[in-house]
Parts: sequence; C-alpha cells; structure tokens
Amino acid sequence: MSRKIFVSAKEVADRAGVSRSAVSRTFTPGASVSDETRRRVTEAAEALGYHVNHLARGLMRNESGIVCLIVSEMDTPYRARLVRALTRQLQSMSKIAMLINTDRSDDSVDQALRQAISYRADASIILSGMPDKSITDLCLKSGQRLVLINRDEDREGALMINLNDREAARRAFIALLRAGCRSFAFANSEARTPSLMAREEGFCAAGREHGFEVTVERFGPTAYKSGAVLAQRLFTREKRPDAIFCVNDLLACGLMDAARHQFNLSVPSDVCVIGFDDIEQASWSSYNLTTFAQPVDHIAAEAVAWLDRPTAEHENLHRLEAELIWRGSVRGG
Amino acid sequence: MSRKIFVSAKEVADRAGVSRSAVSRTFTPGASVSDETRRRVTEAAEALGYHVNHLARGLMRNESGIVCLIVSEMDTPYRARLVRALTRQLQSMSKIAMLINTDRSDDSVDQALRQAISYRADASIILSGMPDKSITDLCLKSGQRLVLINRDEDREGALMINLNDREAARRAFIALLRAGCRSFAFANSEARTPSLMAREEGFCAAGREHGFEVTVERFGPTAYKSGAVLAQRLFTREKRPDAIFCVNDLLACGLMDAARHQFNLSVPSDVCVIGFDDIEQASWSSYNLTTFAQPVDHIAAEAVAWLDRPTAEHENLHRLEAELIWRGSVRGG
DNA sequence: ACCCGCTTTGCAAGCGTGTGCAATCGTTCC
DNA sequence: GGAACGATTGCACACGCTTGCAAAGCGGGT
Repeated sequence: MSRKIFVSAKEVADRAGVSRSAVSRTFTPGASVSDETRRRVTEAAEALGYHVNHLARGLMRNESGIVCLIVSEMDTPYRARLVRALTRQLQSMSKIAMLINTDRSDDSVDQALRQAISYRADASIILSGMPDKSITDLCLKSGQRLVLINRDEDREGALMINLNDREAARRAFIALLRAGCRSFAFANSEARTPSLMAREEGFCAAGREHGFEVTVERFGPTAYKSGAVLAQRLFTREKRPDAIFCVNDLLACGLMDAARHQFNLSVPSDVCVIGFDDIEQASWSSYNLTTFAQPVDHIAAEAVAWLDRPTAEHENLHRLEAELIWRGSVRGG
Repeated sequence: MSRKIFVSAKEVADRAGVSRSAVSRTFTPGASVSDETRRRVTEAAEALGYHVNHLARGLMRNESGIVCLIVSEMDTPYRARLVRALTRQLQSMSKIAMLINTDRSDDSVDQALRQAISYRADASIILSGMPDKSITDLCLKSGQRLVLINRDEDREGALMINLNDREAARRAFIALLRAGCRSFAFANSEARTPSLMAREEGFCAAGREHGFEVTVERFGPTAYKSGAVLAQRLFTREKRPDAIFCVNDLLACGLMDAARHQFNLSVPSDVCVIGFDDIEQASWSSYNLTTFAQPVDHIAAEAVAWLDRPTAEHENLHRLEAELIWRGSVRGG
C-alpha cells in the first residue's frame, strides 16, 4: 500500500559518526550531550530531513502529546471558536489536538473515547455529548486526563468547567425588567442539555421571585431555524411577550429576523431580546444583540493548563461567570 | 509525570490462554484465527478493557491512520464547515484527523508540516497558507500524501482541489448585468490569495468584455468588518455602484449591513450584491444573499477518497464549479 | 497406514525510540 | 604521579505491536 520511507535516528547517527543514543539525546531536552556532538547531529539531521518519530517516542515515554477534542456540530460559531482557542493553547504547550467528530449517532461519544484510548492520548476534552460512565472510568483508570466543558454532569476525577448559567439567566431577567418589560418569555430548543436547562430554570426562577410568569417555548435544535418557529409561537399568543431571553445567539438571530421580517416588530422598541454565547454575528449591526459572552479563551487556557498539573483530587470543578455584553437589543442599557 | 497504565496484548493473551500473536490477529481484519480463539480473545479483551495501541501499530505497519488538517482562522464559517466535513469523511474511512492551527506566524504552516512528519501522518490536507517547496518536497519524498484545497499554486505530486473562480466571477457579472445593473464594483480584501485574486480578475475581465469599467476596492482581512470600510469607500464615490460582487460572504454581510444602516440603501433595489461561499448566514433572512456555494461535501469526499487511491501521477488537479445560489440580493433572479 | 493440503498457532524478529548502567575521557586536587 | 570526580558516550533492553515462517493439527483420499 503506502511506501513511506522516513529517515531514522540510525541513519543520522551513521552520518554524524556517533551512536544512536547521541541522536536521541540531542533531541531530548535536558539530556547530557556535548556541544560538539550536538552540533554534528543537528547538522546531519538537517541534511537528511530527520524528524523524531513521535509514535515511537510516545511508545517509550508513555506520553503521546496527543489531546483529543471530542465535539459535534463543530461548525457552530461558538464551538468553532472554542476549538480554535483550544488548538492554539495546546500547541503553545507543545501538545497536539486530535479532532473527533461525533455528529453521527449518540453512542459515538463513547466511540470517540475509545479512539482516544487507542491513540494513547494524554487527555480528552469533551465539548458535546456525554459519555457513559463505564467508558470515562476506563479512561481515568488508564491515567488519561478528562475535561468536560459545559457538561454539568458529575464525573469523579475529571476537570469540569461550567458556566454559572443560572446566575447569568437571573441577570438577564433583571436587565429586561429594568428595561421596562413586563411580559417575559424564554425561547429554548428541545436539546435539554443541562446547561441549556439551567438557563431556562434560572430565568423562570428569577421571574417567579419578582412575581412574573415566564412563558417557555421549546422547539427543535439549538439553531437559527428554530428561532423562526419560536417567534411564530410566541408572537401569535394573545399576550405578546415584550422580552425574550433566548437560550443562545443563533436562536436569537433567527427569532429577531422573524420578528422583524415576518411580524413587523422592531427590536428593542416592541420586544427586547437577549442571547447567549456572544458569537460574532451577535455584534453584526443587523442584530446588535445584547448577550452573554462565554470566556472562551479563559476556558481553553484553564483546560489546557490543568493537563500539566499534578492530579489534585479536590477543586476540579470550575464555575466561570458569563459577561453581559450590552448592545442594542434591550432598551436603556 | 503521568502514570498511564493501559492493558497490553500480553495480558489479554494470558487471560485468554493463547499466544500474544493470537490477540493481535484477532484485531487484524483478514487474519487467520479460529472462531473459538477469537471468541475467547474478544471476551478477555472486553473484560480487561483492552484497546489496540495505535502508536505501536502505526510503528509496525508504517501507517498511522493520522491525517493532518492544517488551517488558520478555523472559526470562519466556511473553514469550519470544511473541517467538519473532512473529519466526518476521514472517520468514515477509519482515519483520524489531527488539527493544526496556523494562526500565529507565517512560517507556521511549515512547522505544521513538520509536526505531520513527526507523527508520521499518512497525509496532510492544507486549507490555508502555502508551505515552502522544500518542506512539501520532504513530505512527498517521505511518502506522505498532500492535498491542497483552494491553494492554486502548483506542487508536483500533490492533489490540488480548486474552484473555477474565474468562471464563477464571470457568471456573477452576467447575473448582475441581466438584473439591469450598469455600475459595477468588486469588493476585495487585501489578502491577495490566488483564489481571491482570480475572482477579482475574472469579474473585471467579464466587465471589460461587455464594455464596462469595474471599480475595485481592497481593504483589510477577508472578514465582516472590512465590509463596512469598503461600503464607505464605494458608496461615497461620485458614481455610486449599483452592483457589487464581494470576494466572500462575510465581507458581503458587512457591506450590506453598512449599506442599509449607514447609507440607507436598500438591497436589491438600490444596489445588488453577490457573495461567495454560501455560509449559513447568507441564507439568514436579514441577508438573503445571492452567492456561490462551494461544494464542501464534494471537496471533502474527493480529498479523502484520493488518499486511498494508488498514486497516479496524472490527473491530480481537480477543478470544481461553484454553484450559483439565487436569493434576494439581486433583482430578478 | 500414509501422504497431501489446508487452517490455525506459536516463535521470534523487527519497527524507532528513550534511558539505566557501566565504561571512557579529561580535569583538578593532593 | 595518582586518585577522585564530573561530564559524555555506547551498549543493550524495553515499549506494544505485526507478520513471515515453520510447526502442528486435522480431515480426506488412496
């Protein structure tokens, strides 16, 4: 099949007139090599186009340098940005990202973790879906690090990075209340992910505390298209809401577009809208959406930094705050 | 550092009461194993949580199953979609994607290819940037497959998948001409990538053929924000264009938003706009942008399929057509 | 009873690397 | 001059796997 011929340390050693160990040591930081040998080795390596075989190195060192990113619908703006931030961070720590797409079925997160084990990844970072406990246990028992981002479910021994969704939802409600709104709605998808549900519950709870009923609608995937359907449902009620908190920005964009083009409502004068994620489109002037920014770079930095820290049983649940970005989709501000 | 303890074939063999070769063969499709042994091995493997070590397997087989995706600004809608399609395709051929981010400096695409070599990747797929010839030669000489997507520059031995940008640009011009436009402009970034320049040249050439001068403006990166600046430049000319072909959709969205909100122009009655890429936002009702769809799935499928085909020196330049998606940003249609 | 052919199995070599251990070499100190 | 010491270096084994090769098992035909 594939005839691949890479140059090995042996050949470099022969050309440099040293032993193979010398070559190995030259490429191992902190190993004992004289300047002269190092010079001759690097020269020979350069001439031959030698590159250390990371597969073999990983085999010996029991440390592959590979980190698996497990994610579905990775072309979603928020996910894509997170993946970008993670790869950048990983590379700056001289690790490398393996990207596993779990779009297909539901057990494919488990499949992905099996891949991670097969390639002896040092760690796996899960951005979507939730694996079975049996397989995460296997990972952890094998000594693999595990990071769950916005997954919310508990996994002893893994690092969990979650947003304070409830608190953000509460702040959203207060912002809308202060803007003079009196009829509140929450626009959700049917995904029922823990973090999405936390936003819904937080918003409803805040409503109750202030003596308001919150209308909740759920439909379809967490995407632009669902926004139109939710708009249809919300704006045809006898009591039209004047404040809508959307579970994320994509949905908010779809809802705003429907509100304007389909129901001739204007934002924010007829209805105030708040989103979540602060995707790039939220700042586009057609939307100018007030929303909560996920601290993407912060999340990525924290996840990656944790990989190199010695295991501490305690304190591996990080809860970060989402920052409210004021734009024009809410009155006042 | 990291104490990783994975179960090895030896342990499975011991538990199953067979030789280590037997377990290896059990996990090698097409190898000669009796049903009875296979059963006992799989059972033991299941119980122990055994997974073949792909690092070691790659070492022996001289085939790692790894394919590197080299890409910068991967959270851009078009790039993200391509990456998603590629990972899906690769996984369906039981290969795995390594994602290398080349956001940083300019030589980093060379660095990325060195990583690909270090991990003995079977192939590299380059979505952005252009590596030095010396390093691509090293890859090819080592037997690595190389795919360049929309890179346009020639590399003997690599698969090159390009769009017919000039032809698309020509069709864009004709579409605008038929819509009754008489004052044409091309909105470009300063990136000057070959494929972007081909769109510009194709559009200008078509204009000349029909006896029209085409105004060209270039500014900044190929992004939403640049659209506003280009709108500023174009709409403050004494002779305001009534037709603008934008080098991509992001830029077109920015330009349309500026046209509407800043210059009170309406699309398509005051100005017709065509974009390129058919990103998701192009179909959002705020934009409803007529644009050219890149055959993303087709590109991904072709790239991945080529990896398994025996080397054919000829015919490794594929030129695909972009499909014109008619929406509402051009009159008539 | 013997031989032939086929399937299955174990042995052992090898893939390219890291690293402990002992040997070598050059220096310094008494 | 000799001993002690630190810096280098080479040898050889280990990592976990695949696979060619030969041996073993087995059934059928003569």
